[in-house]
Amino acid sequence: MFALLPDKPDHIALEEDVLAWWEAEGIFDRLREQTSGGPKWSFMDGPITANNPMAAHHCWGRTLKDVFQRYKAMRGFELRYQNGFDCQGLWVEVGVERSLGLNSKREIEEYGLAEFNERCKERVTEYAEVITEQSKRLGQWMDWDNDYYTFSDTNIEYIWRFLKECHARRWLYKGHRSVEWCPRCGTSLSQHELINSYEEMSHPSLYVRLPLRARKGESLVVWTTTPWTLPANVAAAVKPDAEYGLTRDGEWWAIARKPDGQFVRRVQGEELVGLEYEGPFDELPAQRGVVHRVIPWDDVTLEEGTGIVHIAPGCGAEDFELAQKHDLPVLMPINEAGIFYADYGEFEGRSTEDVEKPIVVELERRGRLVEAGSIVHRYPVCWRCATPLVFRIADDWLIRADEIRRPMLDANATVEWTPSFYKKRMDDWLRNMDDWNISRRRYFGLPLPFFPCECGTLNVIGSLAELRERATSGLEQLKELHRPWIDDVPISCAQCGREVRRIPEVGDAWLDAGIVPFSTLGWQNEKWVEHGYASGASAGVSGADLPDHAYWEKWFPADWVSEMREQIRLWFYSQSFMSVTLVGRSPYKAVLTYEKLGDETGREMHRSWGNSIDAAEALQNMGADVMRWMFCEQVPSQNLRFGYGPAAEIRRRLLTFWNSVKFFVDYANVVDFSPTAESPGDLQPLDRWLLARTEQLVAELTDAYERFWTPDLIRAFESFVDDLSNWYIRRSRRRFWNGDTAALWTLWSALTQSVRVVGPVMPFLAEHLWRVLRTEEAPESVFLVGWPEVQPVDEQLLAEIAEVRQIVELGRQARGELGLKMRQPIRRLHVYGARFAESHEDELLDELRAKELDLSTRPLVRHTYKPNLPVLGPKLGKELSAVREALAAHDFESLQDGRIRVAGHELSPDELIIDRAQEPGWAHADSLAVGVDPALDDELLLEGRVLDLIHLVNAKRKDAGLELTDRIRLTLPETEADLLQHEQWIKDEVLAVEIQTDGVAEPQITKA
RNA sequence: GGGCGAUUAGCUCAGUUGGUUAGAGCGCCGCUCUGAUAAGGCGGAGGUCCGUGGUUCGAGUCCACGAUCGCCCA
Repeated sequence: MFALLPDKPDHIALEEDVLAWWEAEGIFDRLREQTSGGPKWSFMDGPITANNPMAAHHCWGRTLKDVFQRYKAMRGFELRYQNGFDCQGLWVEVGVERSLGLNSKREIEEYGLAEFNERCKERVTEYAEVITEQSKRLGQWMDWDNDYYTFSDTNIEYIWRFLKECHARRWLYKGHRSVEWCPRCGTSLSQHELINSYEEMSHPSLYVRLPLRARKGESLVVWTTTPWTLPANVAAAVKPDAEYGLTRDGEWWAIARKPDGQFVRRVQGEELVGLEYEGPFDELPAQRGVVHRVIPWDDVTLEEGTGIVHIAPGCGAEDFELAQKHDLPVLMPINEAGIFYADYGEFEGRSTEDVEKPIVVELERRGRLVEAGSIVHRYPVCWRCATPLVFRIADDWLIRADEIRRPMLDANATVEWTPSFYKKRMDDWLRNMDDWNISRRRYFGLPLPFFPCECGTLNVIGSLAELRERATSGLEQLKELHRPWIDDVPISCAQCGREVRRIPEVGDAWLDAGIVPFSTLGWQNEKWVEHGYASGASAGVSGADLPDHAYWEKWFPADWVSEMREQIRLWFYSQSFMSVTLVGRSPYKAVLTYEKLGDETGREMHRSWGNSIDAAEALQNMGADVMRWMFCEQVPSQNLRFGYGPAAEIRRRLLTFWNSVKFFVDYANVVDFSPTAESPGDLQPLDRWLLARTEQLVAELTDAYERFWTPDLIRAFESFVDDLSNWYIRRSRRRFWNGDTAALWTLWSALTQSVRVVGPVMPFLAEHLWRVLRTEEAPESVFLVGWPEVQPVDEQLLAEIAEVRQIVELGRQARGELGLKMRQPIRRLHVYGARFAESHEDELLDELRAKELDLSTRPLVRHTYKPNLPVLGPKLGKELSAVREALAAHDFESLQDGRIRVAGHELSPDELIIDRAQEPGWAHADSLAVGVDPALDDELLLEGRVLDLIHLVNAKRKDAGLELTDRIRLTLPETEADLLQHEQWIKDEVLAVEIQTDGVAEPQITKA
């Protein structure tokens, strides 16, 4: 007996059952045992930041990862299944700061770095657990006890080693430059952190007068939206080849900015260069000795402002570059927290925003303000805490990118990207990448192993062993490679022997993630160390080993990685950078990327907009299989619209498949059918067709999996379910009622095969149905069965049934046109131009309720020819249009064997397509035409009435709630007595034991 | 300013190497079928395949230019 299925699946309950069963039976472990020793397939998981529960978009990526891991495992590949957590850096720090109510670096330092470090680790551990549970619920199979945590000492050591290598190549340097800076976080941000971080905001818009020293009554007018930079002004820039004019009020503007202005004098910008002017705040101590002058700058814009640009080299990147070029003084007005320094007079101790008002007031008082307004524009904010960024001059540690650029491009050329155009995106990023700013002035992160000495030597430590060897003190308190402990381990300088201390900066978190193809796989590690990766902060949190170099050789590079598109400038970039540096090749062979996830209407999801759906909520409400289906159906290069509406639609579509299995179970149980490995032997053509169709499904899905293209999986599967349900099962219903073993076996075989190949997409439903359908001898889990072999498909058989289905469709069309409903039998069905109709006569007659099949009647007195374009196009070229016109005008001559002569060419039948104009009662497609005979005789009309009666009575049976096997007595109106000519037929169809004809108004039934 | 994508039915989207009448799902209207299926089938309304040129016997598909949107970089 097969377990009975309810009318529709309760996805949530079913999934939880399957999860519990997998757990209890150790199915995943058994899969790993089974595939152990198989050919390897190397997947490298990009670490997820363990700082929050999962959002819906994480489920997209994790679904794709799981789909292809399951597929490869079913094919017998050995996999690693190592999940990764990203554990250090600003994400985690900011999360902890918020939970502790800390809001500045000073407060963190007061709280204590050691304590802060503990809180960060606690937060990571907490959310790693949450993410793990959610991932399991999604159906993701990973080796959850052996996750890699990037804050492990081992990971840090591998990064140190990479940095040492960079130093050996002379790529490491300390940059002194203008950088975008978050005053709240107190650190600079690097190039890849500045993307997608612009917000609309309102700022002051000031036009300020700067009097020229040598020209009484004349002033430059500059425009700024950052008043706080005015106290640091040292120069004004003009465009040398632009025209400037002096107004009657004594103001210099670019003519282009005042097109209607009246000017008393006009000059080229270059004539203004070198003039000295009074700065806006010359009396500030910081401004002492500064000579303000006009400098030339080709990039001055004439699109906005006044055409004269205020230059403050301490507050802007371009300003700083100009300062280098023109040897201008650099005034840096604000400290790390964005607060004005002491020599800025009344502004001292205030923030950049707090000084806006006093600056305006002061300029006004001095008569320097031309105009004050406000402007709404896009302005960069910190990607983590949304604080508006400012520019500061800062010392950052950078890795030069120029030498690695070409090798990285070469490495990318070896990578197979899906969708393919992302390869160009990666190239584009690589061609444009700046030097990598790796330092952050923060606390919980990779400690950069840089120990600069006053003798000029930069000591870079490459390992813990080296640190131990060179440390002069502090080793006894070094519990892990993190601040504050690492800060108390000075070393001796390799050059001069002086004691030197580590710089306080920590590293960019993308170093942590980028190194994992080396650190987790044991690159150049001599001896395998059990739990060796779970060192330092991750000791006790994970069980991950540090493998040996042979293991790295086996698993590097990854055969496949998959992350969202942003990772091009993040993880795909950082691990490629590190890998090309260390071993000269790409760390991955193939990449699948996907876009963004929005709500049902395409808007971004935001908690504050109320349209956000997090992972937990989605898993609980739509279920994992439905979500996975949605992700797989999506073309990954397009944004996904995620929501309950689409989920409900998917649920309904899955119902057809569910019901197909339920149908099988119901009828198989009636006759106590038990499947055998071999077919029962007396298969009908339709059975062989379904088996071929199933083989085709296996081939199509296998191909789609191999191409990492999930939309094709869904399309192929849904098309199969349509054929299965709406053709095979519907056509075979009577056989199932009769317990036909061949039909039951065929359906069982198709269902079990399809459940197998769709398993990676919807593992829960597939597993559940497999457990219902499987034989005693078969493996308990669908994931332990392996992958069906792709067989050659019987194309001829598929083509035959495709034609039959088309004839039926056309037949229905023709009937509809004549208003002949399906319950009215017809005498004759005409089919013309079919290749296989003859051998499917019974099927066609039954399906279209006709008595005779006629294959000879031509539908038209005259039919027309059309050229077979793919054949004739290349053959005739320009001549084709003449042939076409002649055919359309019926200007041709018929020859022997169906050949015709037209426009000077003799054409054979295969170069032509016979086209038929529509004729009432006929429907056609290409060269196939189907017609129905509209003439109805008494016999046909009577049969039609019998069918109506059967339909009516069966509807009544259903209404009365009768069982399928209940017998009835039927009473007909006397006027219907003639139907008794078909008494036995009616009795059989409605399970009547007796039919009476009384004077009742309409048919009545009673249970016998 | 440069680059990468997208633009197809009311909505969401497919559309293989260029080929004859451009499709699906959802929604709407009418009809129909039903002894698994709140299902299925048939028909209808609804398309300037973003626009303009070009290549070609033939362009939703290839090329150029332009428009709009998104993304990446200046």
